[in-house]
Amino acid sequence: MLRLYNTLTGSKEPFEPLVPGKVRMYVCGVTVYDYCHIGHARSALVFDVLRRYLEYSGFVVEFAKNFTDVDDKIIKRANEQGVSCEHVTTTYINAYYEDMEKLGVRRATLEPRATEHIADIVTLVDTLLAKGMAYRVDGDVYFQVDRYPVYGRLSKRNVDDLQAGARVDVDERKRHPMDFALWKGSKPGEPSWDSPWGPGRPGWHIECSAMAMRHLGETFDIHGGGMDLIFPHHENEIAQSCGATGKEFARYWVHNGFVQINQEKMSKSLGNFFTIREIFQKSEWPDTVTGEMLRYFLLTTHYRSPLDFSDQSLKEAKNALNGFYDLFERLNESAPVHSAGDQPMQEVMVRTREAFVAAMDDDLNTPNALAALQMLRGETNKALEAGLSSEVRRMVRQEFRALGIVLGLLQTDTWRFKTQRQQPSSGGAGASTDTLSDEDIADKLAARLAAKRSKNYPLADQLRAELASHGITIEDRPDGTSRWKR
RNA sequence: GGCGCCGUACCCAAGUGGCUAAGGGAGCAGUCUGCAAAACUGCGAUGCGGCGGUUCGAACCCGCCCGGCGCCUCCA
Repeated sequence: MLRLYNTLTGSKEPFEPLVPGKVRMYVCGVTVYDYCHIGHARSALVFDVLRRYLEYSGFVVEFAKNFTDVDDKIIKRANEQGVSCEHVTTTYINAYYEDMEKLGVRRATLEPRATEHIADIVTLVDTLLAKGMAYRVDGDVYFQVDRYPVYGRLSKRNVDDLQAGARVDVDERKRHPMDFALWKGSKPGEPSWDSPWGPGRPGWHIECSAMAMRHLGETFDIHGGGMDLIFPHHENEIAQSCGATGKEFARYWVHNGFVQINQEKMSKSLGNFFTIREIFQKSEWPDTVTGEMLRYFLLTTHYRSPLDFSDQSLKEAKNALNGFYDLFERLNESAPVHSAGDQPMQEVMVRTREAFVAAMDDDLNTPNALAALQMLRGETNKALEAGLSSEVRRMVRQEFRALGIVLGLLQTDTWRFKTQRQQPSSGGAGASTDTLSDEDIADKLAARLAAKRSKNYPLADQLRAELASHGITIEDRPDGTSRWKR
């Protein structure tokens, strides 16, 4: 059974959905005013894997991930560029889809946008006003924190600590410094919607409450997002949602750790962030390979730990992945009907699956899950030395595929990862600009095979060197023929 | 000031009270190979930031210290 670390209780808890067999999950998506960076990739990936694993475990998953498409930063960006807010949000929503597709992040089953839920938001704010948990100031509406006595239970803070530590200028109109905006009266030129309190737009937190309740109900199972959302965003969501309904909002709160650069948080203010598309552009590998490298890398660390991004770690992920694809290529080759290594593999596959499931059940321990796959790789290689039948080869490959899909890995068929990109856009002077076609390679391999048969090894080595200069590596099979990879 | 996290081999990274401290990457040696690649085998922390303490027993629990980081403000 899956155990998940719940931020609300501070411990790993057995996961049981409210409705048996069905999981309702809401994850805070992105504010669409800029391209996504690796931190966004990690968050998206973590919840993508959680969703995949829940489905693997037999649950039907209703997964909502929102787009925040009305916000100060969007307005600012639109003004800077002299375009409409719609233009900004459309641009970056499309970019988001492109980036996520390259990462193999599946789309959520529901992808609500704040601007499509203004009516729900207005209703929710109205409820809070009617219950005396919110108050109006000019055209704004604020949530009154001291009307929700357990405020701070998610982030383990108490209101007094927050007050003492507050470093921001406090809006004098608020009754309490921690009160937060549910509805903001709009200034001229800003997007606005009519409301009982005059034209305005929703505050940041209210949209998630309104959309989650609309699509998943007043109480649902899992609410996720980055660590930084614990306070104030999720804390405020809890206050306003529970305040309005009197019921629990989300039952399990799941938060992923940050991506860092040189031990420091990646952030725009430090200027040390990498966008997802930047990484794909700089990569010397095709998008499918780069996507899998990135995915593998992001899963080598447990989701709640900080993770340091670097070119080297990405390269290590690539090398680790090579071992799997080298193996798959060999599994693909024809073999006898019965072989000596067949028998032990059945048991190994069972053990692998048990280890994999145990790892994932333990709060999504993907590093251990990957270790299970590595164990299967090693055992398969050993069995291959003894000989494996075609049937068992097929079964083993299928096992890698079945477990790999939970992590979104090991689904590709080609060992050589298709065609190498000609030149990274970061382009060093020494980068090779020419690429050999598959036909050229086949010709040279044939010539080399002929040379080997006639024991003309100097020529054979010369042909190998030529291919090597184009980044092609050759592996000779025992029968004298060869396979190759880029 | 408040709340919280981290420090495990050359690098990355599991493990959080009890078999020989997972796994990957890199490295070295060997087997195989015309050479290579891949694979396989072996080597690699008597020790888990430091010092105390609890315990029959601690990387794991407690205390102090050192070092690094996060949140408290928009932020995945």
